[in-house]
Amino acid sequence: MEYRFNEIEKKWQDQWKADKVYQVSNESAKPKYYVLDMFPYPSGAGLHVGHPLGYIASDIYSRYKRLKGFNVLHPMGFDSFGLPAEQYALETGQHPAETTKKNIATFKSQLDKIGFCYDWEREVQTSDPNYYQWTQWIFLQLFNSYFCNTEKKALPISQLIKKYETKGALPKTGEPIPGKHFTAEEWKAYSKQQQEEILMNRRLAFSKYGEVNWCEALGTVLANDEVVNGVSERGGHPVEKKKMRQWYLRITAYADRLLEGLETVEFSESMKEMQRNWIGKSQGAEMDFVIKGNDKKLRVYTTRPDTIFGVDFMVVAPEHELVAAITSAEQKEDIDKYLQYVKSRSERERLAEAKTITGCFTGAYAINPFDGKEIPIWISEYVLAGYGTGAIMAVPCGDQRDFAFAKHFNIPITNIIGDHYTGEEANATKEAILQNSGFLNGLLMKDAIGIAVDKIEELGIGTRKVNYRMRDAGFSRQRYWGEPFPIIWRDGIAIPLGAEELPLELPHVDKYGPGPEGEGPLANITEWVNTPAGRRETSTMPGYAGSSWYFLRYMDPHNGSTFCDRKASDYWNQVDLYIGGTEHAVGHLLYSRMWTKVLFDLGLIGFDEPFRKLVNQGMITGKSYFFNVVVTDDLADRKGGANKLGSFVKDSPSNVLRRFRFGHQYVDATGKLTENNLRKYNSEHPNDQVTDDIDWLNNGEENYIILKEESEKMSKTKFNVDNPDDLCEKYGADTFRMYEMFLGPVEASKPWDTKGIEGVHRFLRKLWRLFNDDLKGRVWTDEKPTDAELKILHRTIKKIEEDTEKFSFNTAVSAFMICINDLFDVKCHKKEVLEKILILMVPYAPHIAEELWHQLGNEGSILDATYPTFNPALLVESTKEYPISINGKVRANLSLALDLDQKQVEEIVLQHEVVQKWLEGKDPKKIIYVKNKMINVVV
RNA sequence: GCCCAUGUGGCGGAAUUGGUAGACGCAGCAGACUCAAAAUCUGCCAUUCGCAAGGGUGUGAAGGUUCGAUUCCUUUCGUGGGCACCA
Repeated sequence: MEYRFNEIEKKWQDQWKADKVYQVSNESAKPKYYVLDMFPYPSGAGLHVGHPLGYIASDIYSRYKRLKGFNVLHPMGFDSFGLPAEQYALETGQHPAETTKKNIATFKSQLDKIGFCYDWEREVQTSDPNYYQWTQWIFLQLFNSYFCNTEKKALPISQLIKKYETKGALPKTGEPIPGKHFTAEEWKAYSKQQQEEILMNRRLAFSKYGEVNWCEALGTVLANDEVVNGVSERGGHPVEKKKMRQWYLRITAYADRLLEGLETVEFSESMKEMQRNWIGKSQGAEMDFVIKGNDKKLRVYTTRPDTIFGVDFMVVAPEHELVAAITSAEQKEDIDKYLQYVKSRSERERLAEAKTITGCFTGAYAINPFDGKEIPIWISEYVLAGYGTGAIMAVPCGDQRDFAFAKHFNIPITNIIGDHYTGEEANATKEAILQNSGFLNGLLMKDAIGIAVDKIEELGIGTRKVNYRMRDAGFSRQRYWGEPFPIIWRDGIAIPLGAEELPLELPHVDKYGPGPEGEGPLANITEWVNTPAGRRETSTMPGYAGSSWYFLRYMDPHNGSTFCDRKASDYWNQVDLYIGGTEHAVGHLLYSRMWTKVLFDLGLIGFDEPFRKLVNQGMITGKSYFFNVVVTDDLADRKGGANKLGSFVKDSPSNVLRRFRFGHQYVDATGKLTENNLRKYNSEHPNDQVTDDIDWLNNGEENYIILKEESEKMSKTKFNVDNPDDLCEKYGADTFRMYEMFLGPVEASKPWDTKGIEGVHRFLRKLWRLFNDDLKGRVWTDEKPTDAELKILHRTIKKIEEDTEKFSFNTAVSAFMICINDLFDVKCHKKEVLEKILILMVPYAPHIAEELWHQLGNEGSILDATYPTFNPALLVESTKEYPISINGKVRANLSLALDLDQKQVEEIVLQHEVVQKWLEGKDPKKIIYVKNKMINVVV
């Protein structure tokens, strides 16, 4: 009987489905374990071999935990709202709901072929009204909450209103500032609009006019992390700033808790570092400078108050509110000209020409409060309006940007760090002893920081201040295919829908193009937009809305009365293991952490970090073949216009290249592309004509060029994709699963190589032959295993268990191979050994394990078998084959009993002929004997 | 520029409280079985000197600590990823 994997896999997949073996209950006496994959966006391209890497890893771990006696939740679903489906709709007129449905069906059938143990009854789709009803509901919770700075947590906005009504909002110390502070009486006297405006400034989901990243080509607003180097991540279109009313999440309120929470979770160091970077906490001080001849004060933010005596000029952002007020009459013309120039520059130009130094003197001077020095105030675009106070004190001897600015405009530089400053460049050290620094003279800079702040606070001219680089997250998109906001606008007031009005379903539209004045497509449906209660919000939520809480819905997916029953979330609690790519380091992972914290604060769930442990799978790269042609066009202008085949890349600061890629069917193993194959390509792809203006080589028979090779992320446009379906068809799902694991560590990126899969397939066939002979049929027996055979078994149990626990699946696969090779060598076909090995294999190759399990005469599914226990007694050895080194180099081997002491070992070793030869009659200096490891003779 | 990873045969990779470098697999070479093929099996496979026995070199590079270093320390180079006027 031969190994007919296609039949076997089909048979058991059907059987498992019929028996609902993967159905998970929320009621169980077993301990729980929650394994989660980052759910996919169901793109039209389907799965390629890179996708399942993480899914296979999580599947192995889930099945392992199940065998170990856990009640394992291992669900799957689809992040089915998003731009690509809408882009596709724009191009083809197909409704996103239809394409999404089709794509999900493809994904599911592909996933099922690989044999994953998902409980599909718990599937979630973010674009399903039964799901997004609760996304909208959670949005309302965010809208109806504020962040209490005293308790450091979210509280219902009703509590804030009560506080305003009874106590107002008054400062703890000092005079109330009009517009910011008010008494209870004043509050009551405010109009509804005024009250709502004040409340809006505290809500966790709030709306305001803000500068947003507006992308003309996509007709929408993009989040900061969707903008890369001033162009959109998708499509590379230019992005500019535009003022629009937008929704935001007040994630900045949670900056500190997001930072602290990182200490309690198992994420990789680099992942934590990325998040810390993104949050960008910095400690410093804000201080006010008196402006000469003006009653206004200039407030700056600095992390280095110790350098206060090195301030040679001030720089404020061009957008700063004081600019007009402080500009002198003589400088007004220059300043206006500069402001005009700044306004004319797009975000992209500013970023691209970051090194160009520009600026303009305002004619005003600030006064250094400590030595009375007059400090000129400049404006420059290198100071950002959105960070700190939008103004800095420039210390050219300590900051390279300030230094460059001073040199460019010939501003004299004060040196406060002695020899540490060379005059050639700035030195940002904190280790120097301060000079020319008044009361700070003689202090080490890092000690002076605290002393300077104390002094500033004492004089009442400033305070300690923490700043964050992170901004509040933009939460609206001028798009169709997303969750509609449960908000109605009336008289400038945002009125939330009641929970009973949810879901607010996405209405059908005929056209997917943008609405008027930058609004989304929904604005075109007047009968939907205009309601008796007011006008509906026409933007939709961003892609990350649905994915910020999906892990909770899996726990209680069919609940019609709440997003997730508290009993269910208390039972399943945190995700124990989360597997996914690093690309979500600062997007999805931060947002879902924030949502979890809000839900926790509001008492809706019992934990405030969603993911206890995160494992990042690496990328499987495919090999691309390409050649480059230098083009003269400006990269930026052509980037968006590249056709499907040729893409533009920059291989040096000056060279813009057009890269032509080819699938491997046109290229031989050495990377050779012949002129004939190029012609063939061009005739098969009439829309993607490749230039034939090439310097051909000739080998006497035909023209050819050698293409460059590169391992790149798999993508249809790069012609380097392999499809898991084909491989499952050809080798079986078990082989495919084990091979993906065998490629290397889960976390590592590695190139895909289809050839290697043969080896894993051979191994499974060899396993099969331990049970069945192609000609003779059954060969397994009921005989008692020998000690040697048990040793092989228990060594394997130990190794597989250890490796699986630490996610070292590649070495586990190799341990299986070693085990089967060893059993073959000793011709072991004994049921007692073989069936234990089958159980070990269930997580890795469930189909073949189940089939052989039944061939051995077992009843019931192997999926619920008991994991074998390792018996250390079987592995105890009485002797050890020691390597004997002379001066650290191994020269011989010697088998010795383990219970010998140092003295006995020395005697035996010195008798050894190889040792004698190396000693050349002399006495050894020293003999090092490490029990059960090695022996080293020092000559 | 800053931060975080990472560097081992032709290839993917193994080896951790410092103790036999190259497990396992791919590719390659030689052979067995076969009319033949597939499948399977056996042997070789870092490099260099040598018929062999045996020796030299070798984990990006250079130093250091140690009886002993892929592993620890210092310097340096390459690759990948992240951040980047954040004061």
